[in-house]
Amino acid sequence: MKEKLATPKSLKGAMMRGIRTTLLKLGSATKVELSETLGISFPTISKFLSEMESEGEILLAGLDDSSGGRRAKRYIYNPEYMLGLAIFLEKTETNYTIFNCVGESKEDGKAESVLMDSRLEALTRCIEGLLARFPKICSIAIGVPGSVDHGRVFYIPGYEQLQDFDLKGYYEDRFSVPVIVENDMNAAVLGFHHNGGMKEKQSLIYLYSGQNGPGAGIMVNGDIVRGRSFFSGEVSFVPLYDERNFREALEKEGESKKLQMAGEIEVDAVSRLVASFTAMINPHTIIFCKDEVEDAFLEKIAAASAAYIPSEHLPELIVSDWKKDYLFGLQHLGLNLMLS
Amino acid sequence: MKEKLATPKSLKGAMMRGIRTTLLKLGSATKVELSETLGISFPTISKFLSEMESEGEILLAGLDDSSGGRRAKRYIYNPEYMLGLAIFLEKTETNYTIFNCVGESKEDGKAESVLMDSRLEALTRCIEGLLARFPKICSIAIGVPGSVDHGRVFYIPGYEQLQDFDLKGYYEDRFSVPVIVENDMNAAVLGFHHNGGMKEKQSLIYLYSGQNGPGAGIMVNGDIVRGRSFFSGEVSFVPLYDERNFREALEKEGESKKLQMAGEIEVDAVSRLVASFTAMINPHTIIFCKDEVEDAFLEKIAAASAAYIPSEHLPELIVSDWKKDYLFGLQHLGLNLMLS
DNA sequence: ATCAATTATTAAAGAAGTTTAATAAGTCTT
DNA sequence: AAGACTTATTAAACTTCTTTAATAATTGAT
Repeated sequence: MKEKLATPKSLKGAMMRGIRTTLLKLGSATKVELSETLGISFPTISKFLSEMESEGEILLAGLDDSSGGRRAKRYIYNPEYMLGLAIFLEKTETNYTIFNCVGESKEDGKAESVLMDSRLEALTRCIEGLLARFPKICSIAIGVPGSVDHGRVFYIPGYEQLQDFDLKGYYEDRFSVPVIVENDMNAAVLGFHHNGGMKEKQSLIYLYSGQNGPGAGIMVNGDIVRGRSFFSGEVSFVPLYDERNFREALEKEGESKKLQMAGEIEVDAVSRLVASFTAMINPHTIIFCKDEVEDAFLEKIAAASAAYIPSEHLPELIVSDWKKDYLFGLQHLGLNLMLS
Repeated sequence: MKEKLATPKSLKGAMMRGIRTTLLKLGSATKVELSETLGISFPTISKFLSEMESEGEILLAGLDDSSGGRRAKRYIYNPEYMLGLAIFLEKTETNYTIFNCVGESKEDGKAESVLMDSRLEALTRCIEGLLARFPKICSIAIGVPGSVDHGRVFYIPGYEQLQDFDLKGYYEDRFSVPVIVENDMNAAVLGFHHNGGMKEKQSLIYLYSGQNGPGAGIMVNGDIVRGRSFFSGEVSFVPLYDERNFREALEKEGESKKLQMAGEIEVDAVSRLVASFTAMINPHTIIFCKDEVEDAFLEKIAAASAAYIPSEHLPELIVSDWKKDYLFGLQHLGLNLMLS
């Protein structure tokens, strides 16, 4: 029954967070700039800033050119003050990145797939080792190919050792570092959203054709859509034709499930899916994986879907680098955790 | 570039709002109860409460039974302190309700459809008259059968006098009362959501078959979905069959466009739509209009859609009173406006 | 009936951010 | 090079909410 109401106790944390994020967003700032963008009075900014400077969290970058009077001090956030760890677990391998607050990578690495391990020891030891070598790690973001509910891995076919396991709680207790766990496609759509210059509160669909058939990561109004039973984005099941759903339309007998996005059949199926999304949630953008489709394919889709929907309502179609977006999404989640 | 950060200046307003809403939600409360549910200290609650009591906004209901010590004073919100006006413009008529803070109707009324008027004078005079008779009206919520963007009527086929008109701005300037304008289906889905006991952040679809073909009001994670070009919910266009989209599947040659939801053709079309929604956004509930479908129809839909999607992921199917939900949604929007 | 125990309310002290005024540091002009 | 002007920073007074202590009202037991 607790209402979420801004109480002065929580103000300090909010202010620190505000200072951190605006300083990182702007790259550098003077006290006046911070005060104005945050709507907090100059003396308060001053107090927090000097405290954070003495902690080493903030650095003095130098003096501004004068605009007629005393030169203002310009501060930057110390990007090395905190580090984040992003790990993504895939079928065949496990990748990780150590990154600083401006998203620069400090170390990338690859390990045996921990999903093959029947227990979690491989992953645990991997994290343990990294934390020992980089004691400044202040957040861990883990991406998994399965459904996640508040840090608990909910449904992850093929990797039963993680099924119904509270990954977040387990590692937070173990390492005393905040942890966030997210589904791979959700992380990717988040990453794409926050990469492209912060056009707020968009609706996006990230389409992919994975090993287990096609799927989608869905964001509506800037929020990840998980659905009632974590089934959202399972577009395989959309009934597009009299006798076939999306997955059946793409599958050809005898061929591998890995799709080749090229032929007319695929074009029509995907354009119907695009039309369906448009008529239902009218997203801003639909994103395809760079390694799965060609630009020419997108043009065909755009033309074909216009047969179903007036073209002014159709989304922008874009190809993007899935792995980059995924990584960026995990970094973003980790950064959010760190800066709070 | 202004960040939204909790600053002490905005605290007073937030507290008043908190007191109002919890007092209305709980029906009545003591100072301690308010302090605990809001997380605000007792003396602060006390100060605001005595101020609001002297204004007449809050009433003393009496004393609690003693729990062993001094008896606590119990306060209630004065539901008559502020009134709200909800108007919904329909093709053939215009309905309005004056309601108080607990949602009780003070006066219901009906007028000629102002949409038939080539200008807005009929509506303006109607509001003017009501404001004169009920000076306590503190908010106006207007429902329109068209797309709305921040109070501006964006797309309203058939009523060109409202096309691209800033209804909210116009009446706020004219009457100095906060105004909110919302699309009819969006208001209905909002109303349904807030009626059923506040299970937070759900995803809902409100399906209807209006005069201009079927459509839907869509809520995802508790937010209304408007989409890139305000096209969301135009489910007519969903391509469900080889040769027909949803609307075409429902239309029979020579018959009126008003649907009869009964036959097998309709059952299959709607269950395909349900399946599509489930595979895309996996909503908690899909709501049908009570006067458009029978309970038996819902059972058929549930059975038929299970052919497309594993049934554990399917949404709950419900019939509801559209007009009630619509009205309740408008009231909710108006109340939100008043209590801030 | 009176006193101890319990609980609501009020009052005073403390903490934190804002506003306003004062001071320090630098620029530009003559 | 000195003084007037502009701007950043610091200091002090003020507002507001919280915490802690004190007081008032009520109940139950002796």
